[in-house]
Amino acid sequence: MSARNKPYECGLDAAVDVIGGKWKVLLLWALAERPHRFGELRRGLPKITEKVLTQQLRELEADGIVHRETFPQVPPRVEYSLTEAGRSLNEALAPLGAWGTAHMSHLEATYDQRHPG
Amino acid sequence: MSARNKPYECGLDAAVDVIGGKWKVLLLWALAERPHRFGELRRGLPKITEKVLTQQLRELEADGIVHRETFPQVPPRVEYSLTEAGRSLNEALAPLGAWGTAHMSHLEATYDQRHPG
DNA sequence: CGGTATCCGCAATGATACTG
DNA sequence: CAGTATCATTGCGGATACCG
Repeated sequence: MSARNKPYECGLDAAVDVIGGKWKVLLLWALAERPHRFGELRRGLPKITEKVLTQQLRELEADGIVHRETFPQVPPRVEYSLTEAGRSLNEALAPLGAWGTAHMSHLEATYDQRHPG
Repeated sequence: MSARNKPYECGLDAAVDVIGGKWKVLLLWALAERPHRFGELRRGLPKITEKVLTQQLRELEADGIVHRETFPQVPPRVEYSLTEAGRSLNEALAPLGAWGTAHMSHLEATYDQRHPG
């Protein structure tokens, strides 16, 4: 299924696709603070399942945002950290975070229109 | 997940939710250039359906990003433009767009992992 | 501990037809 | 021209069970 012509209209389109996953910005935020082990991340996002956490981390890894390092020991240990691209992405997201914070009260009020039910 | 007390963990979380719709950043991009009529937007995004375009515009309107103005004429005419919040959101998105542009070639290569099938 | 392997509900998206 | 209305699709995110 390659041969797809130009999936994105512009860089912004691509960037939103990368961080659009339900948990990705929260993972980015956690990993920006410091590297985390799998279990730490899972406990930090209490409502995420192991499958989904794995999926999101694997996608971020493929996108070059997250670095995954396994330590061959018993019990197994895996650490996730940000790559250089991940750190620069995080910086690029700072203004957006500030915008969201500034408009938070209104965005909470309109939450139900974006998530009916 | 319907209405909770605190739907968002942080401002970034909220902002991504607002622009996370499949077409929203493209609409923002078009409207930042100049106001557009409904049909102009539809022709600019050839693959969007009228129903989805209406939905996304209504959500952006509720979020205070987009201003909708109807002219009571025959044939009917409706113009969409950015509000002040919309313009500031657009500015906040600029670094993210630059990041996406800089990493575009890699993001195109990993497109299939985010969109299997 | 850090994952896979299945199964699945449901909201988001889409196609088509119709309307003021 | 600018939308609704209705029905179909699909794939994300989740629940649960099992593995090295």
